[in-house]
Amino acid sequence: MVRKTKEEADLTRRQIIDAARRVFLECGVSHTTLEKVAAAAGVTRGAVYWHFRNKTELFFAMREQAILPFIDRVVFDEADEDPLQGIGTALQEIIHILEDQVATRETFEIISFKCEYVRELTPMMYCTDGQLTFLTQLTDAYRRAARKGVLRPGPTPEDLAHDTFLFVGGLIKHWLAGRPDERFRTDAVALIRTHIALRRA
Amino acid sequence: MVRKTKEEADLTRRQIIDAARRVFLECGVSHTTLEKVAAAAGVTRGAVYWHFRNKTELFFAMREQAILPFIDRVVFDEADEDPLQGIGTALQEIIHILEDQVATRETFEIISFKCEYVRELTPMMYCTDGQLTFLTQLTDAYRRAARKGVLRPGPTPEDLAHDTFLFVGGLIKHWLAGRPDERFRTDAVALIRTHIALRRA
DNA sequence: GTTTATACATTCAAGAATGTATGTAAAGGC
DNA sequence: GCCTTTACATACATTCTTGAATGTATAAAC
Repeated sequence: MVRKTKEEADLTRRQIIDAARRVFLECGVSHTTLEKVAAAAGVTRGAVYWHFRNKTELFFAMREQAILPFIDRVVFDEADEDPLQGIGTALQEIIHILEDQVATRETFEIISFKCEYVRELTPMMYCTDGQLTFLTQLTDAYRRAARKGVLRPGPTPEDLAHDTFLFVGGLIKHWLAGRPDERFRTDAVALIRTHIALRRA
Repeated sequence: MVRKTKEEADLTRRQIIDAARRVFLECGVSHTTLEKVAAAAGVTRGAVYWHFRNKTELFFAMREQAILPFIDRVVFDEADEDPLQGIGTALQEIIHILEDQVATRETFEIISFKCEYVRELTPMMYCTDGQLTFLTQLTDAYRRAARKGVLRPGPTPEDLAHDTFLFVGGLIKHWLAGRPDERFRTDAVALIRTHIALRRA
């Protein structure tokens, strides 16, 4: 076998991750064989085992890549003129990411529907750090909105943040599921607008 | 082997389903072997194959049992004095079912976190008929609430129903996940109350 | 009272899937 | 120009898992 350069090896690694995503999506993580992944990537199992210790490590590598877009695209601007509008924009941005980042969308579909949370994956079943951070940022944004007086009286910023957090969880799930009830995908923008409007004074 | 009576055979069948639920929960559906199920039920694989054609059929049998409590416990009274309150009560009842029907809760945990939606299970990934029915009932209840004038102006009953539907989806998921962020379980009642209060005029 | 169908247990053959061990040829350091 | 390491491919041994085939004793039907 021809030994590859570092750059070529890195390309191989990415191709394996891409192939894994395709196979995970079609077969589910459990029924995905490293043989299938290797075949889909155009390499042998030897290559897969060279880059990743096992299927779990490959899974986490795929997952890490998919989270990246959220880190710099879903932001809450502290200096926002209208924090409530800012929350709406952040939620819309989540949907936009799912729309135009194919790899991220597919990975989320795998995480949501094609993966069993047992043994070493059990911790992923709970709120991940990223989700808890999101909840914190939501709460802070609602607090700013409360201080600006744009919220309808009654519920606390914490209450509102939790309600929005659960809404987003449900929205992502149903957006990903898509067919046969496509309305959650086509109407996502309107649903978010309504959700935000309910909070305004 | 001693041939069992019909009643004994039916008991065996239920014991197999109970055992399956335990094993599914611990190992995930994919990594559940009919051998493991048989051992947990105190029978051999022969018994399992007698009652169920394969693992999928066993899975559906388990699922069917778990849905039953919802059919007669989650209801929307059309003659309700305060339909908005009625919606709140229905949502609370969902949580109550999860709290006191162990088998149902465990089955929902399996469906949500210990199962991969591929091949013959793919349809289950989408909104099930039961969920769509629930959405319809929600919408009708909100329409009644609108007619009674108890809703805050702005969003349509359809908008509100969708928002609530997504909220419930997120709530159930996070309620089931539980640890390490238990708040969604302990505060479920309050979260529902807030959610409903946001809608009142 | 005989027959038949039931409710399982046991055994078997065959096919995955995994991890590891080994082979190998070229890249890259000195 | 040699040596070591890299980046894989190939081969192997082992361990599940499954479905089906077969065995069997009794309950139930007549």
